[in-house]
Amino acid sequence: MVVSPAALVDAAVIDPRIVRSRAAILRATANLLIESGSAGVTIEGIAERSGVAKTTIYRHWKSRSQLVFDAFESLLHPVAAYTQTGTLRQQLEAVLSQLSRGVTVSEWAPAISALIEAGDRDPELRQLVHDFLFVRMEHGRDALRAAIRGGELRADIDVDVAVGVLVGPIFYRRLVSREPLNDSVVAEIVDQFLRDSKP
Amino acid sequence: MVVSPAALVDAAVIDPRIVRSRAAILRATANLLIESGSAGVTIEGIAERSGVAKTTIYRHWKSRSQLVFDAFESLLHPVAAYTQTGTLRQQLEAVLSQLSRGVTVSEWAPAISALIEAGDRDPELRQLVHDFLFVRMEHGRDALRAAIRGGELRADIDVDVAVGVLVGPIFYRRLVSREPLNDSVVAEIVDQFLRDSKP
DNA sequence: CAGAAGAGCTACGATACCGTAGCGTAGTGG
DNA sequence: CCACTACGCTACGGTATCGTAGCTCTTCTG
Repeated sequence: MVVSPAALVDAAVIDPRIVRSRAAILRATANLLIESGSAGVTIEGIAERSGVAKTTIYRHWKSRSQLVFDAFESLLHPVAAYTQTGTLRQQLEAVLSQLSRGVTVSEWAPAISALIEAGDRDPELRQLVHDFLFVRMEHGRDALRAAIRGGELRADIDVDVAVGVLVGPIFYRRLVSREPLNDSVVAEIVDQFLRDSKP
Repeated sequence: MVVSPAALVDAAVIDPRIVRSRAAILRATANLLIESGSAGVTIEGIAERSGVAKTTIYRHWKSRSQLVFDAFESLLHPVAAYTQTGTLRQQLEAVLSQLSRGVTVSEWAPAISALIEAGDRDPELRQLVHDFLFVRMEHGRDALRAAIRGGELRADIDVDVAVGVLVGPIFYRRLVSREPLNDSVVAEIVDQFLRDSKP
């Protein structure tokens, strides 16, 4: 059942059938999430889509919400490695540009609104989303803090507000106004931010 | 059935029973939307909640999505009247402050994520949300344009990006980071924007 | 290669909704 | 006061999904 503690310690010992099933189930769930949102995910739909029997799904997950959670996680997990080099402007533009691509053309981009909506109701999912974003934002926050220390930015800037000013417009365009989201918009956002925030 | 063209012209002629039923249905639908999101709305749920028979609901709306649409609309419709006076800073702070209250403590605040998620899938709803927001943003846009003409802001500002920079952080905090959203944050956002954007 | 364990398959009973029909009741407006 | 109309109620047949049970078949593992 599920995964024994011993198996967690020695991963090589996991029955490959389990690995296959879990992977197929998660993949199918993620695809359904992307296509139909959180509400469109049904166990029977996953079974059909994945080719895995419904009973097998229940063998591995005891609740639908746990499965949805894990599927979200599998969708989000691959964290891109940032290389933090260049000027502050370059770093910010790189982060924001990557973010805009993430929310528009990435594999999980279609699931963003479902993710946010689900997070609004499910505290567990909320935490997941929060952690996911927090990790990514941390790079940007670091860059800002370093810039403040280095005198590139005014010292009285609230880093959290600054992050909001930088990434907020990205999410706003993706979720609310649905205006195009390209590198020139990103440049304008960074521009506006930097012009202001010098000491 | 529904509402005859004649009745639209002479509103006094509408059978009060119809008015009552429609109001009760819309109210119940809106409440369900707020509580359970778009997917949580079922005809039978509405019937139970409103005290209106299921058959009556079908008499007035031919599809569930139309009803959801109308319910959203009824929820959003009351447009607050802005009084555009004071300095640019005061106007911006007033608009953003009202927006932050709108997305956090208003009656429809709990439905925002559902609204956005539904809009991601249903083009009709997308248009509704877009129009709704566009109308409200128009005040802010006007204020910005006037300020540019009046020389209070740099002339090379992209008004749409500027709107994003101003309201983006609000939505970001509400939907993504879930950080607190109060007037001091609003002030900081406006501050940052204005300090930069002077000619 | 033999025992163990995972997976597939079918078939359930149980819910929850759907959308419609038929019929009696009650509120409305001339 | 009477004809009209909206409404409520009950009862459907139909679909989708749930979560479980029992059994067989396949695939690992040692």
